Amino acid sequence: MAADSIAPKLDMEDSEGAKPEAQASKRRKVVHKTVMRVKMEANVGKQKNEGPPSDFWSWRKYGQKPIKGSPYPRGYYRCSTSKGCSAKKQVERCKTDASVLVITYTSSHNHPGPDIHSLNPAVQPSEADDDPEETTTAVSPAVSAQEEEPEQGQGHGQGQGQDQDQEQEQEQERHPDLGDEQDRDRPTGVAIDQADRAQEDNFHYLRSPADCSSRDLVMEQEDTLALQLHMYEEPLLSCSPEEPKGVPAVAAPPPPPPLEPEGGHDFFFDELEELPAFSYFANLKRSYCFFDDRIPVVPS
DNA sequence: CGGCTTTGACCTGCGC
DNA sequence: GCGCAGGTCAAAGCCG
Repeated sequence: MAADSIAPKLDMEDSEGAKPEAQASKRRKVVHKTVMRVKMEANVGKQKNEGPPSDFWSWRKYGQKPIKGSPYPRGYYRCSTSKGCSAKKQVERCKTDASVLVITYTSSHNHPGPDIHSLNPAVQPSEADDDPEETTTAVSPAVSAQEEEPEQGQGHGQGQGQDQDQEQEQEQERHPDLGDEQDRDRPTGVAIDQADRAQEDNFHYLRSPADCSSRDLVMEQEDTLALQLHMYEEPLLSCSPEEPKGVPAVAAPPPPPPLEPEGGHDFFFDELEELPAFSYFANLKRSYCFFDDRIPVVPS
């Protein structure tokens, strides 16, 4: 019964919904994924109480599976903020570097994030409310992972228009240096900033050494956006569990996840710990190093 | 009482 | 067509 409630829904809707005969229509992973690598202190892994960095959204773990070739299992999380939210994320540890967490965001939130204002008085309501996009699209790490085809960019049926909005936001997020993004959707980052501050102590967000400023590439998005984005073709880390190093990873501006209404209950599985999506932002701003690669899974 | 985590089994997709 | 791996669901148990 629920068998088709998730996977089929997400992949099918996006991939086949728009183009039933799409080349990768059947591809299990046709959807775009936002892969982020987060380096954390070795001790953090065992200190769940330390406060696993979590994003605004509430994630509920719905599965865990050992991955072939990786000594660490992969945890599957779904957004529990909203019942209808299809946002998902996978958390696994780098097989070559246990201190590096690899978070893959898929799907997007179809609901507004938690009230940041309430969570963070420091944040001005004007900012958050001011941005309809933020509230409506609830830009989040997962959001950046729109299910689209990296190829011709034929939009899958899912929210194309929405994607565009998100794209812009993402772009801005990816360019913290620009400072523009902080102006609008960073309210979350600000709020998070405080909360994350404690966490960042343990977590180090690694960013692509190639381009610390911005190395994002939104292939699934519009070419126009791609032009504005920066492509980087560097093997982020030597610990790519399954990422096509040869493939240009798209930087995912880890969106702005809202604050954590629950209080940070996202813990990794035994060994893996969840990362705060929005944390990257805060850290990013802090000049932290973190890798966020948006890897459009392209059927080779 | 409600929500979340954990574990096992099942299903789908891909590669050979 | 078969086998392997990944991904998801469902039930039970635990914690807040």
